[in-house]
Amino acid sequence: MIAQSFCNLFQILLIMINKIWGFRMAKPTLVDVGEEAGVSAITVSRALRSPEKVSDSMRAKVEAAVKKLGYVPNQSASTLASSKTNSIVVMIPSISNNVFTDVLAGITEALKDTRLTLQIGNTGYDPQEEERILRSFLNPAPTGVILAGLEQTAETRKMLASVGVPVVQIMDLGDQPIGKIVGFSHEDAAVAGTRHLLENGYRNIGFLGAQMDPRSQKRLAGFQRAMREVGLLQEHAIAVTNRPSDVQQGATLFNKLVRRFPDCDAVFCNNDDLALGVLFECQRRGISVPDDFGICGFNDLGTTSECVPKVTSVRTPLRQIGMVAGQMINKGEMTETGITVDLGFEISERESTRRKI
Amino acid sequence: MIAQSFCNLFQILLIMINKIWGFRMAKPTLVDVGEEAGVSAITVSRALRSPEKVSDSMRAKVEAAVKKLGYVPNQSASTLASSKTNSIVVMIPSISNNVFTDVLAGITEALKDTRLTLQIGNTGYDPQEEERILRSFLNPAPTGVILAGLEQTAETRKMLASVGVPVVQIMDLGDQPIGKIVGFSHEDAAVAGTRHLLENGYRNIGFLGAQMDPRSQKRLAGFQRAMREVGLLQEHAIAVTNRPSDVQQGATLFNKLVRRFPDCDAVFCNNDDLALGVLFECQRRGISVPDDFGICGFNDLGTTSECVPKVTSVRTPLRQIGMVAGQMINKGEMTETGITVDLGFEISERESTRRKI
DNA sequence: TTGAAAGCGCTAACAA
DNA sequence: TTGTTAGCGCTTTCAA
Repeated sequence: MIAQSFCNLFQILLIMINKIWGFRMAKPTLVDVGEEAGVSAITVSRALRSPEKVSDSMRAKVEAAVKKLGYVPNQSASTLASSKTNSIVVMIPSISNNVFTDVLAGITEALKDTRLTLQIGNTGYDPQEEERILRSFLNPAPTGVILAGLEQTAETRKMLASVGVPVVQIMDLGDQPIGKIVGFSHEDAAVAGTRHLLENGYRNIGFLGAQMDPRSQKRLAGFQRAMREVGLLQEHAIAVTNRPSDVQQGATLFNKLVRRFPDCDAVFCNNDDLALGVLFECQRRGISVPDDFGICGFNDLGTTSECVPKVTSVRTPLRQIGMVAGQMINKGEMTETGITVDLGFEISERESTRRKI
Repeated sequence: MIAQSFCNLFQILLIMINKIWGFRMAKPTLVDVGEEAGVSAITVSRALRSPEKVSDSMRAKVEAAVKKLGYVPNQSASTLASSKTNSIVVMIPSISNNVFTDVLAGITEALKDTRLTLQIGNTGYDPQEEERILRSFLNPAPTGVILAGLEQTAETRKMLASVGVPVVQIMDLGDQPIGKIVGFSHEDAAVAGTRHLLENGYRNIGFLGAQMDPRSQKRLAGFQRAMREVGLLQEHAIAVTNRPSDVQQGATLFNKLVRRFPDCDAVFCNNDDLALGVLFECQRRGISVPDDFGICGFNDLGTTSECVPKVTSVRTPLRQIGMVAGQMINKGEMTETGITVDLGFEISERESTRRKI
């Protein structure tokens, strides 16, 4: 109680100080700026939003007044009046997954020098949660929406259609886009990674996967396709979990795999964390990489190019995906819906698959 | 042009479909819900915001109408009318730095089951940029503000004071808090890490640092203090860069260090990326860790506990920092300003410093 | 417990 | 080029 009333005193003091110094507690509005500059509020608004529609002298007066009063526009009022936001909504499955932070970095870069603001939603890999969050972000309608993956609920699609904002789905490819799609083929990428292992002489190849979201499933499918094509797909070649991916999981899954599939001589990993985990476990068990065992990662996020031996990985265009998606929203055309941009991938070939044959 | 008009046609089609299906394009408002339920708009508002102030029968009617129309509140209107937001602003230096995504995860967790929404600002380690972004986020006033670090500009402090929202500074400790502080002592943590190396028999210890923000500087100061205390601080023991931290930098800085300081037998690293980079470079150069060289990382972000040998690191309470800060804002008391919460740290002792003496 | 009136700060549409 | 008027959808205040 004492702390409380002491705090109140403090607040009152603050107010007094501000009064003495001539600050106003209430934030200045367009009207205040207008009075200061001797013009109407709407002129101030125009001077700020579309300077070209206002005479030079007017603009100078307004700018001076804005500066003097420390005017900052009230976003809510602007949004309410114009039914236009300057925010773009990005829904990602997890903010602690580097894959998505790379994408976010790309979006951020594309939106630099733009009035657009990012609003990030964390879906936790759950389409229902995506729907719930998105619903609350859709009123008022944002400038655009970027969605990771293609697995939106029917209700989400309906919402998005009725709101009518530009939508970009990223990370994957598919027919039936909501708006536009920017991504790459996870299945093809996995096929390429698996073939790379095959070309380097590995035959008993396993697949390791954590966080088995739909894109991971596609990678698994690609692995299976590539192996089946050459008649080498083994029954016990696959070890997956739905838990989040981390380095430790790599070791765990590796051990699970080789227990059931002792002849295994290489793994294609769902992502780089797992690949690193496998490398470390091989080191612990005295398994020589790449001669005894080959490793291929996915996403090529960084560490794979530094460890010993360096680990081959499928490089995916995460940052570009973000940049392209951001630019699409920024250009903001609703036109040409249905466009799909395939940004491809490439194999970053390194020591972990360079077997001496 | 053709694509354009084709698109217009498509839009019209969409509208027609929606009409036929009985959807309205315009989002329903409180008035619409009120009409549907046979009550006034304000009653609907109350039924949603403070259900206890409304009779049970009324609430049921309103809820049914809300559901039927798919009503979603307009945030901007709500905010404008009440001058209250349900957003909390978090300013972090970089969204691609795992340190901050861990903190964000903590905040997110604290805010689960809350109406509060996260608004994230990326400062790029620049207080001026922080000021600029924050200014635009401060009107209308958010429910609370969380700031990484203590290095706000004078202008930022003034803004924050005049807006009067709860402020929590995180990641560090200091006197002169804007509101509350949640963090740990970077200097003490570095002292502890350095002493740990000393206790394990290392004598010619170096310091590696990337992204030398103020907290990194404090870690450096801690290292210097611990070394000076025992009279072992060498002139060339420090290799730092202002570039972003990554595994590759670890190797680069390590090479720079040992060139100038050949007797060096251990490093205290500014963070885990660098520590990993050093480990890998040692492997490449045939330097045995921990016997020939000791390594201590910082933050204990994950991979250090899996690599071979496992790397000692100073574990910092990143997630908790986020959770505590989030809870503080959520409780939302402006009272008890000036509180500082020191969440401490601990040494995760592992193989990389376990020298056989 | 419910409702009527007023207005939050801004911008669209129109007028001068 | 500038100003006037009328809301945007909601909540506050006050009255019933």
